[in-house]
Amino acid sequence: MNIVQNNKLLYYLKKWVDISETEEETILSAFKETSIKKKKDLLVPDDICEYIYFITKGCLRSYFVDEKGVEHIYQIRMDNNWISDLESFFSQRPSKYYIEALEDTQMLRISAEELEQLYKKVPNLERYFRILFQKAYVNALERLNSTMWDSAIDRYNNMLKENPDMFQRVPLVYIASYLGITPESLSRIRKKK
Amino acid sequence: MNIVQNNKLLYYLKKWVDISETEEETILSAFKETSIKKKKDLLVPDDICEYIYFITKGCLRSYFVDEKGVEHIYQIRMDNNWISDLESFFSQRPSKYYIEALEDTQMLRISAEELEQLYKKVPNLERYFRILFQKAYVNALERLNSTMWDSAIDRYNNMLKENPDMFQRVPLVYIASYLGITPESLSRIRKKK
DNA sequence: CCCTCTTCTTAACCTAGATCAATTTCATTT
DNA sequence: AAATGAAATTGATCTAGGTTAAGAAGAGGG
Repeated sequence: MNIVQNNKLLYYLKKWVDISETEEETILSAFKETSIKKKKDLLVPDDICEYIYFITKGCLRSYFVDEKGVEHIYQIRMDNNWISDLESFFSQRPSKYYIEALEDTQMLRISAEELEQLYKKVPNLERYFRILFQKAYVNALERLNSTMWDSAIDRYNNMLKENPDMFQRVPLVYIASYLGITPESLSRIRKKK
Repeated sequence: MNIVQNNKLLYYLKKWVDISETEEETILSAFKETSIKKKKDLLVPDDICEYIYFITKGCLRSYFVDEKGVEHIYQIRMDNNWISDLESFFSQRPSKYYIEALEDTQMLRISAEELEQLYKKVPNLERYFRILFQKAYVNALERLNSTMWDSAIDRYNNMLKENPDMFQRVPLVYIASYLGITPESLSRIRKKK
């Protein structure tokens, strides 16, 4: 297994919980390296999302397609973040979403069952995920509030401040959708500055 | 401690994780019963949210006030749900939010520090919260997608289906804010049906 | 290095829901 | 039962952002 990829996962785990040397081994051996080429799908609707992925390098988007065939992006994730369809992953029921690579991407993956095993061997990993989901939940509520009550301009400026790197790596069409607006509106917002 | 209140908390815990009889004792003795009168604040901005609360009976709303002095409700919680400002609770930093009782409300509360102690004594409780936050996160993303891409009418109908009881107990002004619209708009939506 | 496809921009027009202002209904206190 | 204040409705008007349509600018594959 690639040493650089390992280090990243453990580095982020150890930011939040204590992990012993033997546990490090156990964790690393439970994850499996995978990669996906740009424009390929990691998940498509009606499939069960079998894995949760830690992105070591690359970029992916999660989206769904409405009745009119329009894509709606609700997540864009880059290096050192987790991605999955948690609803499908934990319920083991068919997903509603796509997950697609926006760049050639390398990941570490683990299945739901393997993760359950790993929780037993490394209880602090469950603590890690408790903290991770807790923070993810707080962030999602923040984003909800911002979507409901801030103008598109404010949300754009905020994103520019919080995620400047995204603008370097992700086409504006996708960023627009993520912000909940049309590419035309985003273009007008950017022009005004 | 009131036996009815106890049972509810344990009932919901045991839906998701195994709890032994001795652990039940430990959990119950860690929580403290409190109550709050209608229209009183459980939390105000700049205070640290000291507790996480399990509502055994009653109803509360969480909201913030913007620069123009307008209230924006992002959470309405009733019987058998948790409420807190998780951001403040876990960081122990000042909150941005209000939590106010919409009815006379009874709760079981625990402080951040007590909860940490309890995690050590009852590891499965951390598992419970891992599952709770995971589900809360998935729900928040669903709500985000709905807010971004569904019409106000669709969101109203959906809420009517998912939370009919809320309409019995919560004034429409608050429901409007929770849906991300004005009371005037909600009134017009309801008229059309 | 050209060709095709994707991304981005611009302009004219449209609409869902906001804002403002007034009135009615309901609930709580005295 | 009256008085007061909060909640809900209604109508007129306004606006942020959507829709439609077209063209310009990039960029990756043959």
